[in-house]
Amino acid sequence: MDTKQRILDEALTLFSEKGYANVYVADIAERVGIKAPSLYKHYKNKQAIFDAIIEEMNRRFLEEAGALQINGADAGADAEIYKHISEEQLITLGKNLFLYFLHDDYTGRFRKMLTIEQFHDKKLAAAYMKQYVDDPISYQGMLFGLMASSGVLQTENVEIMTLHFYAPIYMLLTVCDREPGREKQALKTLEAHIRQFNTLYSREEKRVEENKKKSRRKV
Amino acid sequence: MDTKQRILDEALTLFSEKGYANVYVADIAERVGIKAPSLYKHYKNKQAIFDAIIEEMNRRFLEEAGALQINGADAGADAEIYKHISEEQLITLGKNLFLYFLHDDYTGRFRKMLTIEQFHDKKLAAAYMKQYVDDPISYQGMLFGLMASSGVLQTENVEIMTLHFYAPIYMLLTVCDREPGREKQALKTLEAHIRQFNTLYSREEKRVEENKKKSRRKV
DNA sequence: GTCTATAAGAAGATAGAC
DNA sequence: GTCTATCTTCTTATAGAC
Repeated sequence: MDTKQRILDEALTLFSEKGYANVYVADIAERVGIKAPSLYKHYKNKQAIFDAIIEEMNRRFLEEAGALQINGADAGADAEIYKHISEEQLITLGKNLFLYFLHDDYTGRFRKMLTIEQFHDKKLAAAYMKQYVDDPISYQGMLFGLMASSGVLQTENVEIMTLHFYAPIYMLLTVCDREPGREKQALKTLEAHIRQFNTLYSREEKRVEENKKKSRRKV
Repeated sequence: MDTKQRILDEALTLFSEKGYANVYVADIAERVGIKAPSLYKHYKNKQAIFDAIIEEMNRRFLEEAGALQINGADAGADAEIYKHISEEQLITLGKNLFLYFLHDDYTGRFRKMLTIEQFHDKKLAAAYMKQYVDDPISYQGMLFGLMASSGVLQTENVEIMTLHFYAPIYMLLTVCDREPGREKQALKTLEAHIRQFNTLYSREEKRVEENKKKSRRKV
C-alpha cells in the first residue's frame, strides 16, 4: 500500500479509538513510519486527512450497498431467494448482517469514528443514520415486502415488521461495539430474536388479522 | 445555583455538544460568567470537572432508577397496574419511556456526552450500556413477566419479548438524539410499533404455541 | 519524499493583586 | 472568589537541507 493510503488507514484506526481531537499528526506519522512533517507532503493538513477518510467512506458505502444482500449483485435474484426463505435462512441473513457490520474492518472503524464525531458535524450524524438505520431498514423492508406478497410473511405493517426485525440487530451491534466481550451472548440473543420474529410473523394462519378484530372490539 | 454547580451544568452542556477535548476551560468559564483562572478555585483542573459530572450522573442514575416506572415509588403497585394494562396504557408507557430519555434535560446531555466519550474510557461505555440498555430491559422484562403470569401476555420467551418491545424504542432514541427533526415521525413509528407489539403478543388465543408446532413440522 | 529544526499559536494551569 | 498577567506545554504546520 502506498504511503498516502497508509496514512488514511492508520488515521482511521486512531480516530476510531480516540476521536479526531485526541489524535496528533505525529501519532499518525509514527504509525506509518515517517515523521510528522513528511505527512504534509501527502495531505495539506490534519483536516484534509479526515476529509479524505470521509470521502473514502462514502465511496465504500456506495460500493458495498449490496454487501448486506444474500446476493449483492442482483436484487432480482434476492427477491427469488426471499420468496422461499426458511427460518434457518432468515437466521443466517440476520447473523450475516450483524457480523458484517460488527467485524468488517473498515465498516467497524468507520462506525466507531462516526459515533464519536457525529455531534461535531451534522453531515456525519446523517451519514451514520443513513448507513446504520435508514438504508438497512429500507433494504430489509423491500425484501420483506416481497416475502409478504409471495405469502411467506403476513402483509400488514411491513414497515413495523422490518423495524421489529432490524432494531434488535442494531441494538446488539451498539452493545458489541462498546463491549466486545458480549458478542457471544449477543449472537445467541440474535438467534432467539429471529426465531421468535419468524414465529410471530410467518403467515400460516390469519392470526394477526383475527386478533386485531378482537382487539378493536375490546376497545 | 452556586458557581460550583453552574460550572458542572455549563460544562455538561458543552461536553455533550462537542466532546471533552473540544471544550476549552475558557469556554466553560465564559458561560458561567467568570474568567478561566477563577474556575480553578472551584476545581483542581479540567479533568476534575469531568469527573464531578460523572459522579453526579451516577448519583442521579441511582436516584432516578424508578423514574421509568408507572409508579416510581412502589414496584408492587406497578405490578398491580401491569396486570390489567390496556393497549393504550402500553403505548403511554412506551412513549413516556421514550420522551423521558429524550427530553429530560440532564439525562439527554449525559447520554450525548457518554455517546461521544465512551470509547475513551471503558467505564463510561459500561455506564452507557447499563443505563440505556441493560437496566431498561431488566425493568421492562420484570414487568412483562408479571403481565405474562397474570395472563395478559404470552408466557414464552419473555426475554425476547422484552427485546422486541425495547429495541425499537432504543433505536428511535439514537435517531432523535442525532437528528432531532425526526422526533415527530419517530413518535408515530413508536405508536405503530407498540400497537403491533400488543397485537403480536397479547394472549387471547394460543396463536404462538400453535404456530411453533407447525414450524417444527416444517423443519 | 523524508528529514531536522523551528516557528506560530492554542490551551491548561499558576502567581499574585484586589 | 475573581481578576490580569504570565508560564508552560503541547500541537500544528512550515522552512529548507538532503
